[in-house]
Amino acid sequence: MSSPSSPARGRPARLDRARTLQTALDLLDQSGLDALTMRRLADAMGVQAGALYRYFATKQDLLTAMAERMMEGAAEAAATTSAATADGGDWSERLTALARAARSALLAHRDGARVFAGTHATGESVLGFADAFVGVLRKAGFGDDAAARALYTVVNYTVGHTLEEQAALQAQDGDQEGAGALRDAVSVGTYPHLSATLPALTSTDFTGLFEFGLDLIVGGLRARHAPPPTGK
Amino acid sequence: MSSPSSPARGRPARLDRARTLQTALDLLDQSGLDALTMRRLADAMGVQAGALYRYFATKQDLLTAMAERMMEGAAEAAATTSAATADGGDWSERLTALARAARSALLAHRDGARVFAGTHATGESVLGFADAFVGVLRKAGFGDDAAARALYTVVNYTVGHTLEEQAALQAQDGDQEGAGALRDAVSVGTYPHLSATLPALTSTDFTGLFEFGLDLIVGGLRARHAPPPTGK
DNA sequence: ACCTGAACACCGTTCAAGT
DNA sequence: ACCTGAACACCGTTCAAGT
Repeated sequence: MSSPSSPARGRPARLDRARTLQTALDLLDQSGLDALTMRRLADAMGVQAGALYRYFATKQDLLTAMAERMMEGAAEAAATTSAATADGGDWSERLTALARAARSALLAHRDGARVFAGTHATGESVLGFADAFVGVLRKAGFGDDAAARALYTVVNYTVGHTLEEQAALQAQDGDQEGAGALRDAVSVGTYPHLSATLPALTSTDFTGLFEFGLDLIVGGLRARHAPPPTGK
Repeated sequence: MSSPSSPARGRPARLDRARTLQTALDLLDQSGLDALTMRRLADAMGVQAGALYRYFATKQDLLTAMAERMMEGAAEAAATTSAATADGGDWSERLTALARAARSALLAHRDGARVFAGTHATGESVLGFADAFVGVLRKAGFGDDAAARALYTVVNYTVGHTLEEQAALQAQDGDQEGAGALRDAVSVGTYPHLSATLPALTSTDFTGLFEFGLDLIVGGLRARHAPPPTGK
C-alpha cells in the first residue's frame, strides 16, 4: 500500500505489477510454462531477476496473479449473464454458458489450465465467477450445499478436461504424437473395448468431448432438481 | 531389451528399475513432488545422480512409470469387478466403484494426482482400468462414442477433484490455511451467494464432495441410457 | 556393465551496494 | 525508491573415465 505504487517520485520505474503481469502472460503464450522463469521474464523486461521480487514476493505469487487475470474473461461473462437474464432464463443454459466461459478463459493462454491448477487464486474474477455460478443454482431452487458442491464439480471437471486438452495440443506439435502413443499402446496388449472405441478415444474434437461431460453433469443436476420456490 | 536387465554378469547392480521406482515413490510420500529430484533420489539409493539415467532416460520417464504404478490398485479393482460380476450387476454401481478406485489410487501417494496429471501413462494398469470402464458401459448398451467420452469425463473429473483435494490437504498442514484464505477473500468483497454457502464451500468432506460430482455424472449417464440389447 | 566425477547450462531467491 | 551485481543453494542431463 506504499512502496511500489502511489506517487511518481524519483525516476519512473521500469517495472510495475501490471506491466510485469502482462509480459509474463506474453512469455507464457510464446514459450509455455516450463520456459517461464523469473530470469527470462526479467530479461524480457530489461531488468535483473532480483528486481522482480519488489513486485511479487515469489514466483508462486506471480503465477497466482496470472491465474486470476486469466479468469477476467470468465468473470465478465458471468456478470453479463447475470445482469442480462436477471432471475429469468433457464438455469441449466446459464450454467452451461458459465462452464464454457471458464474453459475458454483457460484455453486463451498456453498452459492456462496448468497455471490455474497450480495456484489458489481468490481474487475478484475468480470469486465473481464463483458467486455468479452459485447464484444461478440457488435462484433455481437448489440448496446451499448442492450449489456449492456443483460449483466444485464443474470447476474441477473443467480444469481436469482442459489440462488434458492443452497437453494433447502440445503433444501434437512437439514432443510425440499423443493419440499415436495411445494407439500403439492399445495395439500391444489385448484391450477389446479400447480397440473397439479407438476412434472415439483418439478423437481431437475436444469441444465435443467437453460438452459431453458438461451435459452429463448438468443432466445429473436436472435429475435432482426441485422446482424453484413459487412467487418472489 | 539388453543392457540394464538380463543375466547377472559382473557385480550385482546397486540400481534397477523396480528398486528405483519404489524408492522414488517412498521419497514422494515422505517429501512431496517438489522435493523429488534426481539428485535426492540418487542420494537415497547411495549413488550419483547420473547413474539413474541408465534406467530412466529422463525424469519425465520416471514420473510416467510412477503414475503407471500408482494405477495398479485401480486396475486390480477393475479386473476383480469385471470378473466377479461378469455381465451382471448394475452398470452404474460398477462405474461408481471404478471411479472410487481411481481416486483411491491417486490418494494413496502424496501428490499422486499431480504426478498422474503431469504424465501420459499408457501401460497395463492404466489401459486395463480404461478397458474395464469402457467395457461396463458398452455391455450396458451405450454406444462406442458415449462409452469413450464417459471414460474421459470421469477420469478428468477425478483427476481435477483429487488435484484440489491433495492441494487442500497440504495447505492445511503447512503453507497457509486453504479454507481460511477463501473465507477471508469472500469477506473482503461482496459475494452474497458465496457468503451464504461458505460452510459448504470450505467443507473438508472431500469424499462427500467427490461422491456428489460422481453422482451427477452417473445420473447424467442414466438419463441418456438406452436399455441394453436383449438376449445374448 | 555399471557407476563416478565433473562439468554444462541453467533455476528461485536474497541482499548489500549503488544511483 | 528502484535496480544492479553477485552470491547461495540448488536443478536436469551428459559423458569421458575408471573399475
